[in-house]
Amino acid sequence: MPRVSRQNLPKPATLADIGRAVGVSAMSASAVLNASKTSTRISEETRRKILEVAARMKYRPNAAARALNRRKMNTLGLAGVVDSGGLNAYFLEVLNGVLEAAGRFDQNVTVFTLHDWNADAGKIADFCDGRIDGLILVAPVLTKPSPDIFPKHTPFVSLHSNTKIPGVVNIETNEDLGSFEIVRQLVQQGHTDILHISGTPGMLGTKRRLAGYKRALATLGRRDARPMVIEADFSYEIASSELKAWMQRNVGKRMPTAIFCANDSGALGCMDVLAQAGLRVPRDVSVVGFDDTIAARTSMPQLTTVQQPLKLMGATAVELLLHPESVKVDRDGTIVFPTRPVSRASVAPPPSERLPVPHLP
Amino acid sequence: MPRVSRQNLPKPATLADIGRAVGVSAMSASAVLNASKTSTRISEETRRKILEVAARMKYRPNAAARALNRRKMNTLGLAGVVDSGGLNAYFLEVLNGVLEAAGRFDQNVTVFTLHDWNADAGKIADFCDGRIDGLILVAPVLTKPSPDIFPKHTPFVSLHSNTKIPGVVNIETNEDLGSFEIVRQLVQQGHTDILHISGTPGMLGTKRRLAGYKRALATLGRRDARPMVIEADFSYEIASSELKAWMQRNVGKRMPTAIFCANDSGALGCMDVLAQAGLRVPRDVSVVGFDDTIAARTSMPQLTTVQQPLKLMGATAVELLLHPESVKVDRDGTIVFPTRPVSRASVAPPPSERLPVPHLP
DNA sequence: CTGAAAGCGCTTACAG
DNA sequence: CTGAAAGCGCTTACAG
Repeated sequence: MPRVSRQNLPKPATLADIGRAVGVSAMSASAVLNASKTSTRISEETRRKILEVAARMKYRPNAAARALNRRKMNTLGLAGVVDSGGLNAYFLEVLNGVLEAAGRFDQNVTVFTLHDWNADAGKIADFCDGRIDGLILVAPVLTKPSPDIFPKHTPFVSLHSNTKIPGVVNIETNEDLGSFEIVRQLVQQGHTDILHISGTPGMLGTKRRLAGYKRALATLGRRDARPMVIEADFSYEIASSELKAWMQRNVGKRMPTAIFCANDSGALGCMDVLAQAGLRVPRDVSVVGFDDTIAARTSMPQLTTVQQPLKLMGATAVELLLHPESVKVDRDGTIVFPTRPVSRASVAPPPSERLPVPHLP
Repeated sequence: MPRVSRQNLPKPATLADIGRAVGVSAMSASAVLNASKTSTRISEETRRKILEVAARMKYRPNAAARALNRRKMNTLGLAGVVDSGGLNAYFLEVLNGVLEAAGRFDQNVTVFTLHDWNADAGKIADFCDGRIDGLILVAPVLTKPSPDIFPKHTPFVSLHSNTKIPGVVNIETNEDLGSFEIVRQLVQQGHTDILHISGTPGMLGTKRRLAGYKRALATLGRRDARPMVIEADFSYEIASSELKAWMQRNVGKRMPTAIFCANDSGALGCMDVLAQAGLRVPRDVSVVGFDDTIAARTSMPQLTTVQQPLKLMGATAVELLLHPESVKVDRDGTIVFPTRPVSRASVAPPPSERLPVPHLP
């Protein structure tokens, strides 16, 4: 384990150094510099001198020493998995919320990465060795979350956890309802053949988004409104390749009038395939995503999607770790945030004539 | 400054606890558990017992105590500015490179945010209180980088620094050349009227990208190829509003055949305006960005742009902090990475007939 | 008003 | 083969 080389780096000043320079004890320096109650009992004179010398020596209390003494690092951990591309836009949103809230409470944030929740579950306990005061798990997928994984001495919160982790509050969203509402909008605009490109099989989010879609069709759709689902995995690549394959298998049959994708990336992948097929969005086919990542706002056309308050969720996770009493948690140990349909330019009424599935180049 | 409440949290086991349980000293436990040289001199019997008890008690060496003793946190800092939206995609790319490399060396990464480099410069020193072993400054804009800001006891590296910081290696890219090359491609495809939407005034990147653009036109363009520059600020919003305003002022005049934007976000903003104006990209107007963020790959059409190896740059910053001797630094204290033009779908030869600037709705 | 002592949990010499 | 001591830099009682 290599280290930052500090051979030639000068040592920072300590309380003892300051005490020595002023001709006073380290504790007096500590009292003054911490503005602790004790410091009022220190003469104005020494007080001034200590402050002055500390400033001159650029004194800063050593974080490790302080942490050891106070048993508190003033640091929160944020753990997520990296795929091939690293942490994604979803994580970035959460991170931004976490940083904002942590900053308000003067807490640092350290980011931990795992490659696979189940395989690397053991690492979680490793992080809880005093370097953080609490850990936020971002979208953990723990098949069998044994309590052994979670040291008792560190508080945890999860965001969008895939399974209930005993003793850990989970912050999630009403994905089912968001999905229902966005599909309802499609139905109300006259869409009848709404294709769903689903997320990674087995994931809770996949199930919930699918459930909302099915419920909307069952409740609101016309008699013949049957769910049509293509299984994908939340990625741009698979969404586009699966849609492409589906279209190739169904050339000449009825083209869906709208596609509801389980997330934004997938929706963008679909838009790419539709463009290749010479279909215009939204005029020929409407496309809807889920998540409202930045990409949804910068795509052409801008994407109609379902927003999840990811920043707020990240900030709430921080509050839950720092001030558990100030956050209302549901009886079942979850906090559920609302989702919000966001209408942009990728949805229009269905074309008056049903189009056939075109050939792809 | 509120703290994580740990009233009811059990205390983790210490070396003393293990020693006590085994009936041996804390140092023996330390020796065994660190597999230090000394541990060979410990009997197989005690060794086994210590290991067993440590496992049972789920012992992990306390990070703060270790850091205090070793004067090393095994943590690197990454500091960047947040705009209204928080950290952006550029930062995320860098973060991913940093995390990857830090992971290889068993180092943690803590993320620090500033709102303004100059106003918050004092915070930099605050971060150097032992909680990190080195700090990476992401795109710092320090007008007058006083050495006081940078404590001597912490090593620094900067990425894309806007000004030379004395004693701090800066990792940058050949933006000028990247800009030159991408504009050369446009010229070689026959583009004559190439508009440049520039970045934030005063920024080094803005100047370099502008310089490459001008150089390409001067060197390769036809006689009448005059630079046309609209000042913007690297944001989607301003790029689009400025282009819109420019077009409104120039309705009926010659429309540029290509737009070279100082970054991807701006290019996406331009594509939005062009679509509103009924112009097709790339058939009517070609659009080029800079950075190759994720958005460049998910836009419609996908964006031709200039790639910077941001992840590699982040990873290099880590190596520079941990193994300065292993990284080659130029004489002037910089490391310059190459940029790479990436051809996608947003560029085509210019239309055969020059188009007029259309009315905008 | 100020200082000596003890302790946070670990490690590194140094004894035996 | 194993332990007692000292120290990393800070803070919190406790004395005076």
